Amino acid sequence: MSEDSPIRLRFAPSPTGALHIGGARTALYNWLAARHGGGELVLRIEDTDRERSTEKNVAQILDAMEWLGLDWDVGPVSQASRAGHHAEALQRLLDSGAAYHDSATAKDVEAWKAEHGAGRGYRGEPVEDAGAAVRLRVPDEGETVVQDLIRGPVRFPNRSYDDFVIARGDGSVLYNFAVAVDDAEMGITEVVRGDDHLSNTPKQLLVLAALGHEPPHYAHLPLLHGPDGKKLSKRHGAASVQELREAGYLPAAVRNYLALLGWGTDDDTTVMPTEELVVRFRVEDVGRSAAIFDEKKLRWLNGRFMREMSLEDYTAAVARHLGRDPDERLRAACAIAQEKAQTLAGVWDLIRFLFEPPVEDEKAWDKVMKDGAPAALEAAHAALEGLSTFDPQAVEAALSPIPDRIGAKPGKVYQPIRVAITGTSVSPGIFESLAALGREESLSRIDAALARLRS
RNA sequence: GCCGCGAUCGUCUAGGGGACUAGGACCCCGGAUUCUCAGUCCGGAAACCGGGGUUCGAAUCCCCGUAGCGGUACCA
Repeated sequence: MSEDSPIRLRFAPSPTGALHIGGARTALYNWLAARHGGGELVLRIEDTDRERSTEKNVAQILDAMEWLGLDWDVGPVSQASRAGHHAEALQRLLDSGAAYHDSATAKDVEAWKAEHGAGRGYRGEPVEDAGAAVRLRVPDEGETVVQDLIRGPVRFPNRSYDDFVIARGDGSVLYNFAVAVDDAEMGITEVVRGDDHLSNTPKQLLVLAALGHEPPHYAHLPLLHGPDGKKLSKRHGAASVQELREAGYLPAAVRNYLALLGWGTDDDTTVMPTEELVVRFRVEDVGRSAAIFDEKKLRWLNGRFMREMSLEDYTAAVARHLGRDPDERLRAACAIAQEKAQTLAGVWDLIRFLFEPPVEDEKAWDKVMKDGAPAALEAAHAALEGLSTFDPQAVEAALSPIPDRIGAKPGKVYQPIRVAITGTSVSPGIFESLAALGREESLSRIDAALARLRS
């Protein structure tokens, strides 16, 4: 990718304002390419569709982009602000005869094809009616070739394309015309976008040629699918960046995972900080086949990133996610949970017992609170009661002789304690958990469990 | 229908004519971690879509087929 290449990024705001994962990956690839080549990023929010492109939707998408850590230098560019340029380009095409007014309806086109054969693109007859839609003349012979950075040359026979509509009867222009004009006039040299645009590219090339402009370089990314092989959508769980954020994923992990969806390193490196992604990523190395979004791998990757954070950063991230203050208490809780949690949201499951009463998990209780439990809890209570210092070492020293003494396996002693103080059968290390909870609260929860066992 | 795109373990991928007995990662399974596991470590199972070519030799190049995906709007 050449120096200082403006790389175009377009977004059609979804009706819900969600930044979809496929769009996020496209944005990331653009961003990485721009960073790598020292280029400029042009973010453009499509807004010819007024119903979908509310200010709120646009703001939500920009917010998600910011969370993901993708900054842009220019944008968003509104369609309305370009209307004058579009009208001017349209008039030039009309004047030169490259485009013409045609009043044919969809039914007329269908009838024309029934007559001329399905493989032939529609060719209309110019009419003297300024209120009719405008179509671009497409040659009958030859082919239009898309030089794609990822796929090489892709050839499309001109004959199979309709004289497509570039402006409606009311004069407003259509997407394939608008973007071609904008790419040319705004100096866009690199267009990195989804595969679903590949078949539309010849239309844009035709517009560019009719206008006498050089086309930009194109790279069409493979699409992203859900686990069922269909286009990724809300049905597949987290389908938007906003949902990923709520689920407690780290931006750096999401960037790493998304980068790997369609691209891989030749030395099998999987876990990469963003800086490494920037130097290693090349658009031309992107794969050619569709990928399926698999949240399980993202979870694993996220856990890796979480474990590598400093306790300060970790606590800050958890605090932000939970909407709590990053105080000493939270910091201590994070210290014992960091090696286990895979998501920010998962941290809470491990530490909530430090902030709230034990959760009620009947399955865990029934599984653990059996025959030997009362004896174990009583012994633990007695051992803990006399402790003057209550740190993990002291707690361990006090508890570790118990299994031998009462003739039970270690698990039969520790699991009842775990369930007594947390309510669940999974938690951070038992000694650390007790120490973090403190002596009084630990003792009173053990008492409460004992009382319940006896009733 | 027409035009186009790709096809390697369940998933993400490495692979560019011999280094392939096809490598890595997730998931899954087994073991370990004289406390849990959703953490960590070790081990295991698991793939070249099918058929023809080209070649001494094909996962790799070519053709056909197959199922899949995308486009085909006075949508973006």
